[in-house]
Formats: sequence, C-alpha cells, structure tokens
Amino acid sequence: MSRQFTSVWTREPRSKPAGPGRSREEIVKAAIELLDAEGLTGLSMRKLGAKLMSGATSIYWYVATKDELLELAYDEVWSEITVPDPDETHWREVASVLAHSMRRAMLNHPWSADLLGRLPALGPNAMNVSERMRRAFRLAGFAGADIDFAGSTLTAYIFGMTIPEIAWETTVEGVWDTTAAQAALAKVADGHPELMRAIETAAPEDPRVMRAMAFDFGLVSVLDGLERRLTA
Amino acid sequence: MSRQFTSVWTREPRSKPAGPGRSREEIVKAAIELLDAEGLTGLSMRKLGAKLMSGATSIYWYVATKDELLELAYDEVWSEITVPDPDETHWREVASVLAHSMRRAMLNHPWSADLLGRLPALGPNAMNVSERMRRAFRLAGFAGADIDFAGSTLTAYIFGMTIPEIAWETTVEGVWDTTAAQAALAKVADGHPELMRAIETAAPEDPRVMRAMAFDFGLVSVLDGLERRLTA
DNA sequence: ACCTGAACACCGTTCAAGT
DNA sequence: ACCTGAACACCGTTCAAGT
Repeated sequence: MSRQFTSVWTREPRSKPAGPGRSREEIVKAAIELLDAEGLTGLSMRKLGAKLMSGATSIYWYVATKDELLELAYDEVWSEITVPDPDETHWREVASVLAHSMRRAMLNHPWSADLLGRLPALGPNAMNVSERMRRAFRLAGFAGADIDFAGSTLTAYIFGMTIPEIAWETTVEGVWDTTAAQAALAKVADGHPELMRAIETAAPEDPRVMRAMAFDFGLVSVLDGLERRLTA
Repeated sequence: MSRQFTSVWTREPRSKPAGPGRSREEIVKAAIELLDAEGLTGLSMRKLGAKLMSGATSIYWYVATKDELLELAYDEVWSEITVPDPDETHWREVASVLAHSMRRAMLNHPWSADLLGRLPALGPNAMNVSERMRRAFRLAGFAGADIDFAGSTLTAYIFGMTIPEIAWETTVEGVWDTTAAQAALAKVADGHPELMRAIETAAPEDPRVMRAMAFDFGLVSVLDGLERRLTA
C-alpha cells in the first residue's frame, strides 16, 4: 500500500519512439549483450552507459529504474519461445514444443533464471506465450480454473527443471574441473548410500545428455499426468 | 579452470566449534533473521555486523565470502522440510508430504527462491532430504538413472510452482492494492481473450486458496505421471 | 527533449594493525 | 585466536545544470 509497485508494462514509456536520441530497443539490446556475456552481476548502469558511449545516468531518461530495464530484457527471452498454433496442433505437441524451446531460451540466457523469482512476467511476449498455452489446454478439454492449473503445472515443471540446471552449469560445472567436482561430490555424499549410488550411475555419462534425458522423462510424466485429469 | 569454485561444504571451517568468540551458528541465525525480515537485499555484511554488535569485517573470520554465508543460511531452509521414512511409507505419501513441506519452507523464507538459481544445494540438510526421496523412489520400483529423473521431476515441480508464487506475493500482491492490481492486469491482458477469461474466472476467489489448489492439482498430476512410468 | 557530472548513500572484500 | 578500522573499487539513483 505505502510502497507503490510499478511494472514497466503498466505505464506509458516517457518518450514516443520517434525522438532523435537513443531508443529503448537500443538500450535493451545492449543490456542483453552485457547480461549474456557477464551475467546478472555483470550488468551495471555505469558499464551499460559506457557501452552506449553515454553517461551512466542518461539511461534514466528511458527507464525509471534498473529493475524496469531488467523487466524489458526478461521479456525478450520470452520472444525466443515458439508455441505451435493450438488450433492446428494436438495439445501434447504444443506443450512439448513450448517446453523444449523455453528450456533452450533459458539456457541461452542464464541470467533469466535469476529474474524468475524476482520479477513477474507481465510483458507482451510472456503474454503471447501464455495466451497460446491457455488456448491449447482449453481445446484439450480443460475448463475453468483447470486451464490455469494445467498451465501452471507445465511452466512450473519447465522452470523448476531448468533453473537448477543453470545453477549447476554456471557454478560447479563451469568452474570446477571434473575430477575436483567428483571428489567434492563424493565428500558431500558421504554417508548417503542412495546418493553415492546415484553418483556412480551417472559418472560415466555425459552430464548434459543426462540432463536432456531427465527433462524428457519428466516432461512425459507431467503430460501423462495432465492427460489423466482429462479422462478421470 | 582458472576461477576456482568453492562451496562452504567442500572445505573445513576455519575454527573448531569450541572457541571463545562468536560461532557460525550464531552468525547464520542472525543472517536468517535479517533475511526473513528484509529479504535478500536487506542482508549486508555491515548490517549483519551491527546486529551482532561487531565490526562488519569480523564475519570474515568465520566465513570466506557472503555467498558462503548464504549457502549456510540456505541449507537451514532445507532443515524445515519433513520427509516421512520411506521404508515405512508409500512413496506417493512420501512425495506428497515432502512437496507440501518444501513449499511451506520456501514460503516461510521467500529469499530462498532467489538462491535456488544461484547456489547449488550441497548442504547436509539438502542431502538428507534428497537421500530419503531417492530411497522412496527406489522402493517404489524405479531403478538406475530413473531414480534421479523421478526425483528431479518432483523437486522441479515444487520449485517451479513456488518460485513464481513468491515473486507474485512479494511484488504484485504485497504492494498493490487489489483494485490497482486488477486494473493493471486487465491492461496487460488486453487483446488476449484466454487471459481475460482466466482473470474473470479467478477474480472472485481468494488468490492464496487458488494457489494452494493449483499446487495440489499439479502435484497429483506429476505423481500420476510418475506412477505411469512404473507400470508402462 | 535529451544528456551530463557531481554527489549521496550505500555495497563486498582486503589487509595491516591491534589484543 | 580473534577483532578492528581504514581503504579500495565498486554500486543505483537524484538532481541541478547544461544544450
């Protein structure tokens, strides 16, 4: 009540797109480049200003806060997600393509994982994805609140699977060499027989392939579970 | 390779627990209090030092970096999760209790949502939870890599469902009054018929009750889908 | 209409110096 | 063994002043 929450998407941008100066698109593009290259902590208003060859504070003409800028960048990630036309595609196919391309988009922009828990996805690209997903579930036979529930279940699975995957890639795997990682894991797993068996089972496999297999295993399970709601 | 990743859990603490000074437990406890009260951005080494009535930099005797401190705090969240004994409980019951108590623990410590995507969960409490979960899935009839896959699927669902729930609660709901939120949502949903129907459907309901229902709907779906893997 | 630089109130972390 | 304060290299954001 006292603090007023404002999303970029709920108020008009200050300048009409026609001015002579910089544009929002330009700024967001540069921000994403910085984010992709250096991660969330690598983006500062000062660095971004330097990249745009302007003062750091000039950006505040186009954007009220850094969080607004992040909201804009975040929505661009959603633009990379493809969702087949639900009127011409079976709902399981819609969901499956959506899931794989969303995972891909997140892996391409690891910083998006950090924003999920902090910013609501209210941008137009996010809206388009969820609109199509909702229609697919309606046509599948869900009704009322169940449409929402089914959609939440699917996106929850995708997010929840991909976020730790990114955390693992950017911390443990990206930085440790494999033998050190093995040793560290063995130490942490000590006294936990199930975990040690799991490590032994996974050791000879390519971890990235295993994660892709895990994703498909879980996705099929989620879709089967949703299908069961339709027939029960 | 160049940067060396180190987790708190992979090296010995500097001081044995018996010293006369402060202790890790004391510091972590104070950190969690700050985190619960003010969120992730509310925790700074300086504030924490003040709360402990010491210099801010004294903390670095007990902990190498702020991230290590966060790892310690994060693992405490896992200690609040209850998992029934898998040797005496049907696996669906184990999974269901685990899911609900994990959601509860995260909602009690909203800052944990931000850490999920940043820190690997290698602490002893996290290990205990995953050990029990793995055993439950083995006894259910899963084998080899499928034990891991089933576990990942379940925790992915829980994380993925709860993280946006927290984001929503702490941004939109916690700060907007309901009429303003309705108006903002309507604006964002404009031109998306499925979304507008969803808002109308949800409007008269208590959003927290709806989210609890959504969680149960998805959980049953996930468990049904996993069960299908056993019989297929 | 758009951009600037100085300034404010913060950060995490290092390190020599103290007890 | 444990704690301190000063210092370094950063932050996001505000605002009066410029063009």
